Amino acid sequence: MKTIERKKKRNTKQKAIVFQVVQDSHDHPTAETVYERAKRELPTISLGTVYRILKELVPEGKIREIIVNKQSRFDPKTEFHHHFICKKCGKIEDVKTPLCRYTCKKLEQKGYIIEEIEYKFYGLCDKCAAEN
Amino acid sequence: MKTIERKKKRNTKQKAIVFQVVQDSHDHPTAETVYERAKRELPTISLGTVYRILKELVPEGKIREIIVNKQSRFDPKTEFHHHFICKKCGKIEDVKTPLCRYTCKKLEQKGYIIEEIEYKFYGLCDKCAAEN
DNA sequence: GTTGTTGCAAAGAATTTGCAGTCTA
DNA sequence: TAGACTGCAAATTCTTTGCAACAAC
Repeated sequence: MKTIERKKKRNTKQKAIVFQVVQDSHDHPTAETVYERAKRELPTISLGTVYRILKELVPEGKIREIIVNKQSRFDPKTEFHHHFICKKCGKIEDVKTPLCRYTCKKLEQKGYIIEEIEYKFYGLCDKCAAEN
Repeated sequence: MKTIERKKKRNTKQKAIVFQVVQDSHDHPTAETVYERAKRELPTISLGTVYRILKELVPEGKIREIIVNKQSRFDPKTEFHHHFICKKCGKIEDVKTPLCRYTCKKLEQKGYIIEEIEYKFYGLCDKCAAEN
């Protein structure tokens, strides 16, 4: 057991704006995109700060991080859900899917502890599929 | 429709060795690890070449690529299966799980085409869970 | 006034790429 | 011998980090 040293966080304009930008974004933006949107509110904000704040909001459970093509994207929806990624237009869409209880149970019976589950479906969205 | 220009591939020592290394690896090695193992057979092989060959074997269906922590890893098992990733020791383990037909059907009814499905389970493996 | 935060720029890590020389077919 | 492939090193891309100035509390 190591002592948990907690330093008291401060509220800054930057944190409020980055959080708000993610809240208002339903397109799973990258850090760069969050940065661009945040700049509209606070032109002096820096990309490094955006990265730092995003990286802090995730473990606090305020936003979710999903990784697509080795790149982080951020999602205001923290409840359990999954994603569909269109290989053509790159659109990322939320997907509801039942949890795979059978598989989880089997792993747990082996002594495993499951903390996170991530499903990704890749393919073509309706529009791209129609375009063929 | 664009013409598919195919240039005839050649067989080289490097390709054979990289393929063989992945075939013999059951620990989901990174490109760097494949490189180290390949060097034991062919000390002059370069990392760039390993990357190029791995990137070519994947679409050919000869090996599979899985991405963990934004890093590519390679798997000789090409049949449909998923992965468990231990957050503590980093071990990656194969997981069999039934395909989520219900979710796929729902997406397909919306006009989506599903080409790939990827499930990842994160947590602690039996050993790390026991150590607490 | 402390000390957590920021902006900036430099550093990192993983991967890709241009090129000239090499080797396969 | 044509041109696919390789080794090398430089370039890219995304992300993290060190540091001095700044700003919450």
